[in-house]
Amino acid sequence: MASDPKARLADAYRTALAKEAPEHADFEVAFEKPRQPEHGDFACSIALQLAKRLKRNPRQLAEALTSAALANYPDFKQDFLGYEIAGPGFINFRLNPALKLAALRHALEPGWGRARKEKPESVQLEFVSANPTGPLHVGHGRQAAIGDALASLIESQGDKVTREFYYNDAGAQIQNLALSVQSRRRGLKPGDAGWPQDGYAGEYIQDIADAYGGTDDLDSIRRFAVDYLRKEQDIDLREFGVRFDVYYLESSLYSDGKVEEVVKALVASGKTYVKDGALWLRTTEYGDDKDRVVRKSDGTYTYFVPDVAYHLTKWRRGFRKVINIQGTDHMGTTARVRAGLQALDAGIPAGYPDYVMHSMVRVMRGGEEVKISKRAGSYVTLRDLLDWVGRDAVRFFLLSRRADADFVFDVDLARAQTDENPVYYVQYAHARVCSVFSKTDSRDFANAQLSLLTNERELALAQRIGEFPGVVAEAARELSPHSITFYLRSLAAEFHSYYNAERILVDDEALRAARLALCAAVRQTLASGLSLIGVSAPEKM
RNA sequence: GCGCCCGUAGCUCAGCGGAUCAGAGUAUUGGCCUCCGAAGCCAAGGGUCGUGGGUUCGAAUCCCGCCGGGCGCGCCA
Repeated sequence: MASDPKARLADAYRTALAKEAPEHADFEVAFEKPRQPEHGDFACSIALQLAKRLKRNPRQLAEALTSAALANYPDFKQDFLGYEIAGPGFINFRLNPALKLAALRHALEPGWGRARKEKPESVQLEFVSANPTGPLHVGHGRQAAIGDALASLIESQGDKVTREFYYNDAGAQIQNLALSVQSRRRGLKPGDAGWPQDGYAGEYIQDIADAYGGTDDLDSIRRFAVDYLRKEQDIDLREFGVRFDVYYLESSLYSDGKVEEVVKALVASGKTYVKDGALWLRTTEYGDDKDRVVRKSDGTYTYFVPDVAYHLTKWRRGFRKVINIQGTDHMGTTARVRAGLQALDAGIPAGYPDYVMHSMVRVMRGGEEVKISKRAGSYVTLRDLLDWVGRDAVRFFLLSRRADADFVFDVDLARAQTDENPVYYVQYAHARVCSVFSKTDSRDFANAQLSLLTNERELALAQRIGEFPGVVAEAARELSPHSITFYLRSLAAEFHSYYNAERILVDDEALRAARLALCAAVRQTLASGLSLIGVSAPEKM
């Protein structure tokens, strides 16, 4: 039996549908929450949707389906006050208030908002994956925030997540890094005669040059610089509260022969050809825009090959669900990687891996767009953001928009500690509810009579709390962590509103206990939600 | 030019497997602290959901055209 009344209702309708209209048995029975309370707690428009196909009057169909459904739902009278057919054929349901309150008990149990799975899936999540050629930029920050929240969300649904960071530590850009540091050591500056063509101009190159104590040997400089920058990125990520389970080095794909192996497999597949001295793969056969070069005419491989090799290791390591989080500037790679994996003929499905693409972040400060930072040169760093507004605000802000929406980060708004800042709004709600508990001894609200909670705000709050597990589940399923921040804001709003309207610590002991139970549920839900997105839940501010 | 994404209140954005979907925050204006935290609450004003068609009993939501913006279209990574 489904766990909540909405799902039980949906089940009942599905069963009814199978009898009444078998040809539409697989119809998705959805319930919405009406904006206007007088329309009840759930509304269903199935009759309107099916009326035409069945050539029946929507209101009559609603009535017929509903009576058939309720015949499959013996506990309906316990769960609901009743239903009504409204307007052109909506079916509105009114929940039994006691049921809304029951959610509060669940909210006080361990694991609130989490789901269990019989067979947990192993999910691999790759994000940030910054080249070790400079400090992390704000886009990496967005990825880190999204990826980490997504990992928490997926774990909350009972699956296992491996958080992985892929370092492109081989190839031309690393060579540029080494040359840039070497040039700085020799006293050259960007733009000087002899400065490398695609050298890195940021001031951090000078820092590395100053810190380096070895010889002028380029290999040695390269190793030092990569190591230096990886450490620096690690420090930023640690401060951001993001950790990884696996750091995968591109260079290892070369040293252990995986790149060679992939090239051989591609050639063996018969999908390659030689043109202009280069080896090409017919990725167009797998939906790519144009064929891709595998081996350049100079004998070296394009980055496409290690990319495919890397994703092959994900498959071989047993990950059947793989999600890559990338900026839209890597849009082109998705079709290519998928096509490459297809060409291997290794039984990898066509849509593998999944991608979450996020668009760019612009940073506004003092009414102007900030485009550069001293240290990195041409871009604003994650470190800049952390220094300006702190971890919680950076996390919350970067998660307050859909991933594929352009995002303007308003530094001044995030810095505001006094009023208009949404991060503090939610955190303040948590601190406020905590403060109630610091002012009372009556902590024994476990046996509180929840039925004493009868006013509208209390029922609304209880219902909002009850929605939490569903919100979390959907955010995990849709890969949309931003919906957690929106949920938290509405929950905080409802709590603030309640707090201003009613006194929690009333003289009546029974009522006080009931209200404390409600507050405890609010506290738990706020804390759980904030924890999912990696934002702290302070008890005092 | 081609592909993907995006145009919703002054600003930043939710909603987009159609209906009960014109929303939030912020900004503006006016109220609320002898009483659990005013980092809060209550209220008002503010939008032809880029635009033109189409499908539908019904479209911000689905389809097509157009306009505007982003990203990508290397033997770079």
